[in-house]
Amino acid sequence: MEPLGRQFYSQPTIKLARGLLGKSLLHRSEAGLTGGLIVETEAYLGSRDPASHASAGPTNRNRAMFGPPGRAYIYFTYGLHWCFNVTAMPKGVGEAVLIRALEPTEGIELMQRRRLRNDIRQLASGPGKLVQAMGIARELYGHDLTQAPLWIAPGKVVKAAQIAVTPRVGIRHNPEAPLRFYIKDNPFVSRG
DNA sequence: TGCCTGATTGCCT
DNA sequence: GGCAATCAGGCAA
Repeated sequence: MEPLGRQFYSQPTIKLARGLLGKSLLHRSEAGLTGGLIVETEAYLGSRDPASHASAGPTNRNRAMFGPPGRAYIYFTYGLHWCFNVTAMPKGVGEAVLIRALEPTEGIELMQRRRLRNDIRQLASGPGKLVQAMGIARELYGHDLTQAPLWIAPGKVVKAAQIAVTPRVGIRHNPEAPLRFYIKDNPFVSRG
């Protein structure tokens, strides 16, 4: 499971959101290795996107998005959940791709223990769920995703015809923008 | 300082 | 389908 190189992250955010579908997200922790295929993503377009945390410019919370591409932007929301994003675009441009769902492939037993759920469909079919299942912690904020312990590797090829495009889930501003991407007929996509 | 809202989830009716 | 949990960021005062 060799990491994808930096070059992969040097593409426009929407292309990156599409390109991440089918890739493998892996995390090696003290408890063990977990991983899964990315099956659902959303693009957040910075200053031209009022739904993005980056729309008003850099803050202490969102600073990872304004750094180099291919890093982890992790944020806390609703008082109890964490969400994981892949940063996009060069330094100074605050864009990112939210990872919304995974098809579990590695460390399924460990994910089941972390999630307190046995149903494999309930392990990572949502942005908060996958962070909990993989044990992604705030210490990984800004982590370079081209290396361990948290990295992205080639998974399976996803053809353009297999990708569905819809508006993003659960946002108030710019709700019509077709910036959510997922693999058609994949049972591990979040309900939305 | 105080109030409101949120890129969510899971339990309850 | 309704709604609580629970807190950080943003903005008004």
